[in-house]
Amino acid sequence: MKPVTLKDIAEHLGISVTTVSKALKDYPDVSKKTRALVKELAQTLNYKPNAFAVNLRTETSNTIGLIIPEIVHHFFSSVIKGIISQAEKKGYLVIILQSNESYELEKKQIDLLLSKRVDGILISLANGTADFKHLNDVIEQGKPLVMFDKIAKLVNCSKVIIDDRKAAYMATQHLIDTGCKRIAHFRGPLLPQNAIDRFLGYKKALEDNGMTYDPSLVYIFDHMTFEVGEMFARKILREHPDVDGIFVNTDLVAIGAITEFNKNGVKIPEDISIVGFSNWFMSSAITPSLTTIDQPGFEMGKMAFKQLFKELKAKKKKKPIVPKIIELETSLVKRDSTK
Amino acid sequence: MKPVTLKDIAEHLGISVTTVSKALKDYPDVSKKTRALVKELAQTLNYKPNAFAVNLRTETSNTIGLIIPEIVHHFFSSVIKGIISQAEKKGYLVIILQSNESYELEKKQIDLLLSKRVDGILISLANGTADFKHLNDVIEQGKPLVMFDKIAKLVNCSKVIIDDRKAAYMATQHLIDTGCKRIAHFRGPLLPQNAIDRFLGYKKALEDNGMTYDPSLVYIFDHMTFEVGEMFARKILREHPDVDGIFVNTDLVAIGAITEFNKNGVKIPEDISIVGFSNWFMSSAITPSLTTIDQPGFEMGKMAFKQLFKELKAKKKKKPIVPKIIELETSLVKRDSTK
DNA sequence: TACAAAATCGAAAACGTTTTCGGTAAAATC
DNA sequence: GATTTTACCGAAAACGTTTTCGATTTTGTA
Repeated sequence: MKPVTLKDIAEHLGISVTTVSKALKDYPDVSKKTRALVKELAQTLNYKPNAFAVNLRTETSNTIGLIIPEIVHHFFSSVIKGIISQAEKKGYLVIILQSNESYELEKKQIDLLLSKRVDGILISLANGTADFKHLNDVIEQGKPLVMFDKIAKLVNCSKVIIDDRKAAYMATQHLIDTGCKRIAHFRGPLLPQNAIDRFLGYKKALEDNGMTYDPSLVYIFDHMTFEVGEMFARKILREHPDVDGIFVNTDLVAIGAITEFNKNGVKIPEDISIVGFSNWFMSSAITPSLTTIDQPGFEMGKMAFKQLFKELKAKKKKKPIVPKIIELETSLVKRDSTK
Repeated sequence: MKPVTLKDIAEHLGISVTTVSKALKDYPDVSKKTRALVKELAQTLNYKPNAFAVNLRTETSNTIGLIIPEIVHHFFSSVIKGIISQAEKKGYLVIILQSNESYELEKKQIDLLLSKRVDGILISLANGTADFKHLNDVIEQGKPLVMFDKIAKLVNCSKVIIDDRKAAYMATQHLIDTGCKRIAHFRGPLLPQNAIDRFLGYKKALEDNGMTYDPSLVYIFDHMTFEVGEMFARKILREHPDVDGIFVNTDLVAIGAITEFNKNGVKIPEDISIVGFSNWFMSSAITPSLTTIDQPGFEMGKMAFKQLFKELKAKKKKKPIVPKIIELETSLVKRDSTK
């Protein structure tokens, strides 16, 4: 009934626990014969090292923590998948927590993960996070920390990101190139760096093309939902009937807008062109299909873990951790919502 | 630099480690005065118990494992969210693994979780899983196991499910009630119980209404994707132009079919009525909006953890675990894809 | 004051592993 | 045959906590 331990094997073989432990780890100071003997018995007894004991002894658990603002979200769940798949390959397990876009929760969860003594932490910040003490705590404890997507530039750790500003510029430029003269922007809340950068890219593109930036054309939402897209579409028709192009912060909202425009007989892209952001798989399914920026979620997850893994290895070898910024490529996916 | 331990506190206060430990846990055999003293010092030194040591000593980690076939999936990510939110409330952490619908992987992952000595396991089976030894291993080790959604009836553990057969019956009956005479069915692979049950519900509804069941109207897919829906829609038009109703195993495929029908000028629901399954949030966004069966993912996750938690508690008290089947209610959500 | 009862504390074992260090026996060298 | 080297093994400490059980002190009772 009880799980078998090193002691059990040792007694069976009439040798010491030490030798058993060493034999299983192929220490050179145990003879090939006893090594074979031990391994065979371990096999037949189905010996599994007690992870708790190993953890205590080695002060590592081969487990990392992952804090994400929202799990039910195509982009983030892709990231999770990327992280888990990569972690599994390297023998790491992933504990997932969801911050619900709340700074308070995020802080508590960092504490929780630290008290559980995970080996490292991956995090995408909540929108509200403006104070970084909890993140610096992680770094001060010498635990590897990697941020991705929603990051804080001021925290000195590795980051995996895309160039939101550049991507937004590309999107807006595409609207301009296809003849749009008055371009609105649906954006996310004020805080997360992504929303800011995408906005700045939008603004820069306008200015570089000699178009005046009109703040009244920028609509800000708190929660990205389908319904917000519908609502903003109605608002645009009412408040700014002259708008002929919209760059939307995220596909889901863009698709909400498209369906609302469809209902009201607004022709896309003839009357209004729309560019989204993310390349959610539904974007190619909707009619008209949505021109958008491809944001590689799975890849981002993979890279985030890879970087964390490097730092975990460095730490094991007592080498210093040098933070690294990894920027993933994005691309414009042209579809039917633009000319 | 080193994290503070019980020993540190004990030395500071000139008392024993035993007393410190007991004070922090409010043992009655340590005076109120020293209890207060210890707690205060623990606070100021920011003492956090070493989880590894606690795990080893208590043989529990307050961590559970979760194996899911696919993370990037609206229903499953909702379930995950339900599980995590509930687990967090009860002080449990969740390690997530993805089986990728592979029996082999699933087996390995069960082993992995057992060797990591999680307190319990939640699982939704891979489509290919037909052998249940790995699951019975978990039960034999005395670890609580709860299956949800994709379950194996033959395994003697708790399960959280919906009545797929009844729900499918309801969906098909609705098509019949609204005048459909020739009803096709798009279904999932042969193995998972859900696909079987939904098919059986479909068939039973036909028979109960005196309609002959025609096997050629049942289309089977391996992977549920948007594209499969498009493809099957084309097939229906070519092979069975007389079909006037379709019950689709899952919303995503149904939406693929709808967009394909839209493109070909097939009127929904006038020419063909469609009922989906899941109540994915996009189902209300598509045009026409999709009539579907509401499948409560978040709720299912919550209930699955709650049941596991009960069993974890029972185990702590050395009480026997009595497997329980929890059936969640589903409902028909009528929208514009049916008359 | 004497004794029993209650309150308070701590020594020590235990959980299972890893790793250091020293010891013995066998092999190699002279 | 004596000495050094090598090969092999094990005792013991350590990781930090929990819990049992006995010891001591204090309080209460007669």
